Amino acid sequence: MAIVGGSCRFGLWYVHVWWDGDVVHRVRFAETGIPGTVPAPVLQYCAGRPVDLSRMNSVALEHDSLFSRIYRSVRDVPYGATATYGAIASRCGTAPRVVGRAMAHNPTPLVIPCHRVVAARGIGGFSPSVEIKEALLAMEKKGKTRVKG
DNA sequence: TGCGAGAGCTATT
DNA sequence: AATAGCTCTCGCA
Repeated sequence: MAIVGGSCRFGLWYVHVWWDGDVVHRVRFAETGIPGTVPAPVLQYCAGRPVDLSRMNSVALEHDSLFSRIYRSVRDVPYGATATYGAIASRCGTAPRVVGRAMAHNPTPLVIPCHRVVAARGIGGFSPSVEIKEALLAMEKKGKTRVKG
């Protein structure tokens, strides 16, 4: 199956998604949109519904490197919750900075919810803008509180 | 190739 | 406040 791409809005940003069947190859945030559609769960997620995006597959999980293990641990962080870099690190038997590196190179944000990984003191970083991280966390907090979507 | 420094951090002096 | 710890990447030779 060929890789197809598309985008949808998230607040002031656009979410670009490239996927192939049920495997997500790449997700990124941008200021402009591109033609095409995104997987339904992503669309619902961006609309504020508490969708469990961890059910989608990501290319980041296909290998068995340390990074993949980190991504799997991060993916286990549920909607509306957060974990610290240190917590993920100890779960994978590595150091917090390594988790930071893994997050920085996360090919599929949202599917691998790297925005739910925060610093022990403070929110931590996010690329391309930490505003997105804040917005995502705020949205999830709201979405979790809301009884019905 | 091969070495050194620094990254979306943290716990420990 | 400074530093070591861990893995990966990039720059420079």
